[in-house]
Amino acid sequence: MRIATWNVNSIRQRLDHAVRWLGETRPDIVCIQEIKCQTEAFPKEAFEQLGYNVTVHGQKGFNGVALLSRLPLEDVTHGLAGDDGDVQARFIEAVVSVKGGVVRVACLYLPNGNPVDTEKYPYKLGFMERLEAFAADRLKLEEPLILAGDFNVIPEARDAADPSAWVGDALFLPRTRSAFRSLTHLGLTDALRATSDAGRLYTFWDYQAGAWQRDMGIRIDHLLLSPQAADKLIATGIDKHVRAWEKPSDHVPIWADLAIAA
DNA sequence: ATGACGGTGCTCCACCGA
Repeated sequence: MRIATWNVNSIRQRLDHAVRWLGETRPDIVCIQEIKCQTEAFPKEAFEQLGYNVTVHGQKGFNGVALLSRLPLEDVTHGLAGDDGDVQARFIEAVVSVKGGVVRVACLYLPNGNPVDTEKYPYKLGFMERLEAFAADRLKLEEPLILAGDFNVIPEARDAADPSAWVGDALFLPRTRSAFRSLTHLGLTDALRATSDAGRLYTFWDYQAGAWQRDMGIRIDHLLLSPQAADKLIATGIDKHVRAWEKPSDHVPIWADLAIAA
């Protein structure tokens, strides 16, 4: 089973890319972030024609997430528990039944948090606290669980081409990275780092200042695995070639292959 | 030091993102 995550930066602008990429890699489960449309405006049929079951949690203009799966999606929940006042569409949880059990997936779009001297940063930290509470609860189930998405966190200095450029940024502040470590220390495995010590592994390159051409990237899209999922981890990859396509998203897909029969 | 790029919508500017 291959599970992938991709921040598409508008699904309507990126539909051709999404269809092309799905045709290339045929992942079993796909977490999509920043669809930037309302649920009804999501081009669901295009993905259903490719054999996917689709659930969409959209909102007007910004944010928005979607989850695609070749196997039926069960127990779908839209929104992250812990703040009834949070109206931003950033989270979907679902379960997929596989031979001998289930796979539980959370598709998430963690808040950016900039500028840090505004209410945006406390919102980010609050979301991370709620995510940690969610993960702690679900880990009790002892299931294969994957938290996949755009975390908007640069975990370590080696995850940025130029770490000095990110000092003071909400993606890299010590408090942000501490919150991310607190999450992983529950017992979640960063799938990419579990399979590679290579340098220059990035998932985002800014549109501006020739960041892609100069490979000035950052690694902020992650797949975090419960022990039961990590035990099945075979390989990971970053599909960075899609960043060179015409009119690309500023993020690229990343994926993990798990030894679980789909 | 700033803006750069690209997306959305109550669109020809403002706001958001990273």
